[in-house]
Amino acid sequence: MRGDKLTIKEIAALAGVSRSTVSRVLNEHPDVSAKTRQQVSQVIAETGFSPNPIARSLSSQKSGIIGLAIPLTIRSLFEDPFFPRFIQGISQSCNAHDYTLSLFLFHSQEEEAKLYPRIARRQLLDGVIVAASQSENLLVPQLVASQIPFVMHGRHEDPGVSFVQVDNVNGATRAVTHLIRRGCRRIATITGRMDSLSAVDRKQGYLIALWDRGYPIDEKLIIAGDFTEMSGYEAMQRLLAHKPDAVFVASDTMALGALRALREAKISVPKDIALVGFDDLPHAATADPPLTTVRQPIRRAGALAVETLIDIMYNGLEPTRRIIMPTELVIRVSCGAGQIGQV
Amino acid sequence: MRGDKLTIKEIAALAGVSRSTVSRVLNEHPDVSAKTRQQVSQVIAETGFSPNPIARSLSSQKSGIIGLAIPLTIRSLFEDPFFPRFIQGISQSCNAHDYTLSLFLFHSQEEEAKLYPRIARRQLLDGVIVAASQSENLLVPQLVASQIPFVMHGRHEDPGVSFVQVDNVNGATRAVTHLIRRGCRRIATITGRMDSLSAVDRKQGYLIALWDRGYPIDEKLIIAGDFTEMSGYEAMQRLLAHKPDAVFVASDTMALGALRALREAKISVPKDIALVGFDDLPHAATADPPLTTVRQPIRRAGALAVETLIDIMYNGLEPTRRIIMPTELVIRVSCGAGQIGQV
DNA sequence: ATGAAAGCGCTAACAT
DNA sequence: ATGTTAGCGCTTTCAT
Repeated sequence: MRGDKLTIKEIAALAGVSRSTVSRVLNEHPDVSAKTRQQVSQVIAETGFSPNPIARSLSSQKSGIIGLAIPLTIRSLFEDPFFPRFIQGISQSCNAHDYTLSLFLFHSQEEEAKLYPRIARRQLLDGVIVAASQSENLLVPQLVASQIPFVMHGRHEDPGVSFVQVDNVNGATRAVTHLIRRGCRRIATITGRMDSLSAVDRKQGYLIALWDRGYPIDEKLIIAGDFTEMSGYEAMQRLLAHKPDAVFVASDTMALGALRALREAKISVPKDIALVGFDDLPHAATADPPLTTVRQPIRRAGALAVETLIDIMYNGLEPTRRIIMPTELVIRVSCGAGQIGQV
Repeated sequence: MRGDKLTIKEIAALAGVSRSTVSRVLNEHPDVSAKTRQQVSQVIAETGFSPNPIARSLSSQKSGIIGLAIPLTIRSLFEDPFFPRFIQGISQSCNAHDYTLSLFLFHSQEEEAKLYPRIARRQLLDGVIVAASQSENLLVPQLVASQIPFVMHGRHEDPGVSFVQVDNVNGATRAVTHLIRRGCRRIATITGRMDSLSAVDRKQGYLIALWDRGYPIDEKLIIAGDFTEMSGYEAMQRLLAHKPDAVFVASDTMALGALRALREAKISVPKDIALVGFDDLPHAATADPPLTTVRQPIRRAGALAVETLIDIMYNGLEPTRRIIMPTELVIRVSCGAGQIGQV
């Protein structure tokens, strides 16, 4: 019953067939008679045998392992509930498709320099998912050069790079448009770091909403944070001097910081200032007041990244897959709510 | 320059030596003359060759891969900033020791049933780190049976199981003792789920502190949460009826929920009720009021789990390693502060 | 439909 | 100190 040290050879002997036949049964190859298949399957079941994945990989030139690479600059995200959910989506999809997930985090440039080549070399990994960070990523060129299947989470300029992305621009535009419809006139924004494409896109969405309505852009009402709670807090404090009547904050975590600053300054939300966040993390609903926010399908994006990667692994790098997922505006109290309805 | 499709054979030919010699250089085997070593190294550097990890694994019977298994019931933890940090610690240590990390999350019992045997079979993984969840874990017996090196994060009853753990009992005792010293008399606690050993231990620590001072135990002042913010909120609401003057909450996330309930009830912290959390997550410092809490070395625990595992892989399963890490009481405002000093 | 045999790329005795 | 050789456990032609 202990299938540990068994090999395909023993199974073959026990079932009275050749090793090739056992292999065929294992791989659900059609050219096996029903009778033989049944015999072999029985032995496999009885012994609890399972083929050695390493040997299988060497022979088939496929490891069954997908890598998830999270470059250095994303680190701050790792303090955010965003990341666990993303990984959950990826993991779940890997399990469903019988892939093993390997996680590569980088804590220094030395680690990046050392590990990037290993990841890019198509030896251990069948494919890679890369969490987008700075545009001038060092990993992507190596991935491209090695021809290994990979997808980015977050958009990428390079026309040959496939990605799965949430529609940050549109999500932001809808959030700000909602504020405009509710009558806000001086709408500020707290952005993420501009080396993050989603931060850039959310800011872009903010600008588009204002342009569309012919609102003036006031640079003083645009302040950069870095996606941490503290940066949201500080940005809000600075914003106060310019008397905004609404703020679109590029992440819920920063919005929580902004809320804290407003609470300290005894400014009422949404009466004095309306607030909208981005992400719809669990904390958004329980914030005081509950946070209106742009929900993005985080887990789903992770799962879709895996599915897209598998598609590429099976069907080739071309054409470039560029998947953009919709967001949803979740209206709660902090925007001065009252259901105008989903925008 | 493209080292991708190169094998040890080509390198041997280019360097004018045998494959074994190349292998020896690769593995830093001493029996190679300085001259030969230099020649071979040169070729390796010039070609950018790196050995195929799969082939190496098959031959050496070592994969260089460590698995991190996170059973089903821990899922709620994944909503917590706890987990990312733990994984960071693990990843960093894996990188430092040249191990690849594979992540196994389970989203259903079917997945567990399917994947546990694969994890336990010592084929793909050289060792496993298991995040403790329920005591009656299904994975551990399989791990024990297969003789694969593994460590738990969190204590385990089985005398043969190695683990790395934070001293939850002592951390809780110190927190509650601090409240007692500050003059609190009706000290309540919001616990985690009792199928979590750390929740059990933190409750135990609470009880010990009261016993030590001869304080009575009032069952009404002990309410179970489940480590979510919402459960802290609800537990606090129920606690209000019994007029506690202090609450020891078994996690910062739940403490944030408790704070929310108190804010809604217009009860002042720490004036009317003192509060102490556990974890020292980033949100604790920025809570309103800043949360006194028991800091646990999460990243360090992850790193230590890896180091302990590697120790076991090299030196054998015996003796059982049982590592207990100290906590630190971080005094802020919510406990009615004023530095009495670190307790 | 099944078996025989040749690898996959490396490591590790064993021999010299 | 270096080379020769036999695997590691599986997949996959190529025969039959």
